[in-house]
Amino acid sequence: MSNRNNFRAQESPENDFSDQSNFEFSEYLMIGEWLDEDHPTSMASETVQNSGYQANEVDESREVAANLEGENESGSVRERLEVRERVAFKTKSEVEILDDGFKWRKYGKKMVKNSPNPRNYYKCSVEGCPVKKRVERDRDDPRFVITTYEGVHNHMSL
DNA sequence: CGCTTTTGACCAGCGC
DNA sequence: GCGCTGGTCAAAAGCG
Repeated sequence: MSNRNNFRAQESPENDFSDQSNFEFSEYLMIGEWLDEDHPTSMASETVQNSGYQANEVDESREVAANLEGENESGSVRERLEVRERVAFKTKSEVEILDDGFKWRKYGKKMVKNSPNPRNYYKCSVEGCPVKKRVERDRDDPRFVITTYEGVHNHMSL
């Protein structure tokens, strides 16, 4: 973890990736905020491809819930006082491990029903950083990787 | 030796 | 009320 630029392939050339080591942002997408998680049946099958994803501004409306007391009415209710900003990047890459300048720790892998590909869950290794990352391959184009960032970093890069 | 990864199980939310 | 999907945690193993 020495010199990490903005985006670059971390792994060695598993395939012929060495050719396009510079990544082609020609197809990157930025989803500011999802209206809804779609329906369990609709899913994000046609989301990023041709959906109406408004590459608007990144939603900065973070809800700093000041009410982190403890119990609620019924008690045992987990309040999420974290920021909930989601930014999705669709990058054309062979490798899913894109080094963005932060250290991530994988904490889960799951197979989504809409994709034959698994979805990886990463979290920032830095303590206190609520940032989470979700990496998933495109269902239609396996050569595309959809990286979804959630939250903002509490610290400067590293 | 420390830390990341890995896999399965568990839990919560929502739909039906 | 049960089932499904998605998301997170946790214990153990692997690697630097």
